[in-house]
Amino acid sequence: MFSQTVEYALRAVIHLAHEAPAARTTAQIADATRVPKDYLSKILQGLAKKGVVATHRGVGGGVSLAKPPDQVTILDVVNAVDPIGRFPTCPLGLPNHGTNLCPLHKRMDDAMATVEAAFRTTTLAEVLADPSSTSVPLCDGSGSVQSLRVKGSA
Amino acid sequence: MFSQTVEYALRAVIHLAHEAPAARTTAQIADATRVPKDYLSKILQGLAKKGVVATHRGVGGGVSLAKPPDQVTILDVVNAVDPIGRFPTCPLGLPNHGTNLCPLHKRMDDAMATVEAAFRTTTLAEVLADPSSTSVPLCDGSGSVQSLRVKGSA
DNA sequence: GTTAAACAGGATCAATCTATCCTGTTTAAC
DNA sequence: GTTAAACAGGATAGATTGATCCTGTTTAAC
Repeated sequence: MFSQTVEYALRAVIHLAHEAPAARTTAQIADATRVPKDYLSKILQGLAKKGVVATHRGVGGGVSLAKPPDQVTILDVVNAVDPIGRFPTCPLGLPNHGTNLCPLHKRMDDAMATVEAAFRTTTLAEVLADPSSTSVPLCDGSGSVQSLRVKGSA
Repeated sequence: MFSQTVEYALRAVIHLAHEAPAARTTAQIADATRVPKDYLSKILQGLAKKGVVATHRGVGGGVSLAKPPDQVTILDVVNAVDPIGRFPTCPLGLPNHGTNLCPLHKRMDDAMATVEAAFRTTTLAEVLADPSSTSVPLCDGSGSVQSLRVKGSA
């Protein structure tokens, strides 16, 4: 349901939020979050352009959150890399429609709106402060982990 | 957020629900729902294998809903073509985890669960009976429509 | 049983997404 | 100002998705 890019972006910013306000190099983030380094680099570039993260070039540089973790929402991150596509109008493109959606697309739009709302009201700080986990937000922080992919698992 | 295939599949079954229990040819469905005919054919094959629709070959054949519209949910259709991927486990694949999800993936999974629940409790019959629209569920039924695509609209 | 309607499915193709590689530019440290 | 760390970004490749084409098989009608 969410793209791999969204997954990677969220892991990265959560990690950065955990380290905030310090900067980390792309390599460090990639290692900590198990995201392919060069691909992560592109994602971070995108996040930087949207103002979610700040990048610092040169020796001692790296990437840091652009704002404090309690001022960045999950939605900020998701929309920066792969916007939740609401239906501004019926995708069938009817000429005789205004802003009305048919019953089907109304329900799909409602579902997306619900997700959007949940993500809008959740900041990175809240994720970090979640008491349900004893460890850091990316499930770990400890040792070596075998990479494992979950794709469209039924 | 939803794939093009899901969008097409939903349009098709809603159309079939509207015509139920009659069968319609793939060409008729494609025309009514503005879905590429040959691609729709593949989607309907998949829906048939999952038991959502029934196909009838030969002259006078076509595709019909396998069950009454009030016994088919949106989720049935979505999961048949492009399952909503819940997180059975943390995608980072930690060895020291049981079924626990980290705070980040817990929230993503919750969002998907919400959508799943909404789709599970909505039948095709309910979509058809929606009073908010004066016309048939696919926004129309009338005349020629210029094709229009909405992709990841911000 | 011949014909034509209609689905089944293999093959192919373009577009997008994911991932990798390589070179250039910036910049702190010396 | 030379060096090395680190991001910027173009180019490319593989995988998946979306779309099209063509042939085969089924089946009702005659």
